[in-house]
Amino acid sequence: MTVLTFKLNEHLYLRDPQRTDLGQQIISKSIDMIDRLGFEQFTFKKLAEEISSTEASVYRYFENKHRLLHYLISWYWSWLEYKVDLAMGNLKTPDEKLKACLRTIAEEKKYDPTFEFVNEEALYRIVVEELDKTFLTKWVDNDNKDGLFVSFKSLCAKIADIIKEINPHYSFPHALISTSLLAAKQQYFFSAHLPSLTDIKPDEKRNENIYVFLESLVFNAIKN
Amino acid sequence: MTVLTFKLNEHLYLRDPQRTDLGQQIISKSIDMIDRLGFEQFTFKKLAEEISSTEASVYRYFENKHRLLHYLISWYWSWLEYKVDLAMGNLKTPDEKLKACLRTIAEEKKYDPTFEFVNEEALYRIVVEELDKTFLTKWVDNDNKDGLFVSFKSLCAKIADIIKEINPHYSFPHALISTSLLAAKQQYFFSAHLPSLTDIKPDEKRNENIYVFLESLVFNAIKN
DNA sequence: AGAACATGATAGTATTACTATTATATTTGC
DNA sequence: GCAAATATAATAGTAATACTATCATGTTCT
Repeated sequence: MTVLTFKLNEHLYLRDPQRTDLGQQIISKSIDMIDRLGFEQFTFKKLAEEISSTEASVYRYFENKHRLLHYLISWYWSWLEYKVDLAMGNLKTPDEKLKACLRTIAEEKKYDPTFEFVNEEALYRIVVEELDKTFLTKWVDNDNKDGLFVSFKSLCAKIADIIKEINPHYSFPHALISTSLLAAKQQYFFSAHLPSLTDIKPDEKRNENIYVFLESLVFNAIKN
Repeated sequence: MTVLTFKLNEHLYLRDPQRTDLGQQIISKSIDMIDRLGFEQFTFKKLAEEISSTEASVYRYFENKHRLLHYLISWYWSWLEYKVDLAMGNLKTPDEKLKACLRTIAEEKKYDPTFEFVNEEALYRIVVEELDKTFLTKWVDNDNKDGLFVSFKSLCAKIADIIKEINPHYSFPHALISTSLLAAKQQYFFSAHLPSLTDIKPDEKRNENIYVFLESLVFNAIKN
């Protein structure tokens, strides 16, 4: 069986968690726990208990829980870029490629057995609820210098390039894509918790409808 | 001189801060401090020191600092709806009205002397950096039941109605507006801190460009 | 076998987000 | 003008959090 791992920015961790048993448990269990408890209620102490280790040991892998969140979310964006690449496969036209991207962004996230110790379904819920906490802080500029956002930027740049292919005169390819990436998760969240802020219902067609919304938003914007 | 105050949901506070001197100081100074320190570093203890009062006294006005943040942000949305109403004035066509709304959303926020103890410029920065912390929590559903989001919903519904007037067949008026309201602040933030996620530069034309981006996004979406 | 490294065990600290109590002002109602 | 109600100040206390530090033990690599 093929075992894939993503090469993530070294500032995200102190010791690479993918390389040891304890490290993998930290990733796997922290995804469970942040999903269940929310990021504020999640602590290294609670995590250590659940994996029968100690707080001090966890701190040897991650400087603090914010960096761990950064790590998980960077992992997610790397995974999504990998899925986007698969979805584009050998599609020819940029229109088809862009649609494949948007479909991947909007589609329901399911456990991907290629990556054993990551539960992508739970991880997506973490991205939905906690992503903004990675950049809406007073340390953004430092975190950015450390390269903590490269995974997200890389995905954004890739899709923006496709837009430029379709219409080189459109003025806001990056803004359009960052807006779409964030809108997908926001509308997903609103459909579940603040229904009057969206038109998307939390039913079986939710992800399909998010796709339809994004597709019309993006294509109408760039085709005029 | 006309003195205006907004009637905000009663669950936002324990004692109405607009009615007392201490209450007004709490609002005014907490805006300063959250803007300066960020919400996580801001505490009732530090606030109490700066207004020469005590922690316990602040707790008589607000249950905790999250509710205070809710209060400030609700105040902001009420203010923005008031500005939107002014901007629409006696405009006739829904197209003109919608443009006036988007212009108000995108425009630079300046101190409004109608509301003495609120610094809208600082408050906008708080909305940009901290808004998501009001709803991306494990208590959203309860907070929503308590009516903490009515100000935001009200603004969103008002603008969605205008979209329905323009094109009653467009399927996503609420999603489009909530996306636009959030996109405005996101792109503002990205222009300052994560420039590769946007095409908008942090120059004098920043707010104008955010408007252009939103206008083309919204009008192309609903005119097709 | 010895060095290097990973983990566990334990302890300690400053800060945070509160709650509780009592004393002292200030306002209001009659 | 006085009592009653109310608002605030002053102070103390607590459980939890987010770390840091130290040392012993176990494992692995050469």
